[in-house]
Amino acid sequence: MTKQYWLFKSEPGVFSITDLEKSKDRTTCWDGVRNYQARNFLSQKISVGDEIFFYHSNSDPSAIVGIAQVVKAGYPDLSAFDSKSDHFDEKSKLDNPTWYAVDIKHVETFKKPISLVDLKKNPKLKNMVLLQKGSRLSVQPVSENEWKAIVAMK
DNA sequence: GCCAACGTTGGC
DNA sequence: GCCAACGTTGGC
Repeated sequence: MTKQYWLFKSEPGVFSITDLEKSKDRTTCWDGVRNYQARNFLSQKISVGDEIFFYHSNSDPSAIVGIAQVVKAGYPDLSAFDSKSDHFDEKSKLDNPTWYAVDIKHVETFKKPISLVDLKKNPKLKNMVLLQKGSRLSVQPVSENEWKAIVAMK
């Protein structure tokens, strides 16, 4: 299967790309996603080796700040089973998990983030999921052409 | 802080 | 199955 591309959103006050760089092995478990469309990507579509744009949402400016890669494909999100977790979901059962996670590893932090404003100015990106009105999906696909166009903006 | 857009819940 | 109410996301 050919490599696929994704964009993961995170609020930098919750988990930033700097936090990812500082993590053990520069790797973290991407858990806590509680949206079914995003879940389907995590559980079925995302493969080891796929590349990810790391996006800071609710930020100043909101921007793509770097790249990560998938090092472990979809597996049950354990935080859903932890009653002390903010992401606990009593409806998710161990033998039939509702939610999934992947592991991602830091690849690169951009010297200069690519801001949402700049992304909107690029005509090649006008169909990008991130730029659609009302788009809130926190795990979303990026086409190969979109990936190349954004990397060219570095 | 505001608010538009979206997803989920639950009554009927 | 419809839809109003509610909670959340995230740009501004």
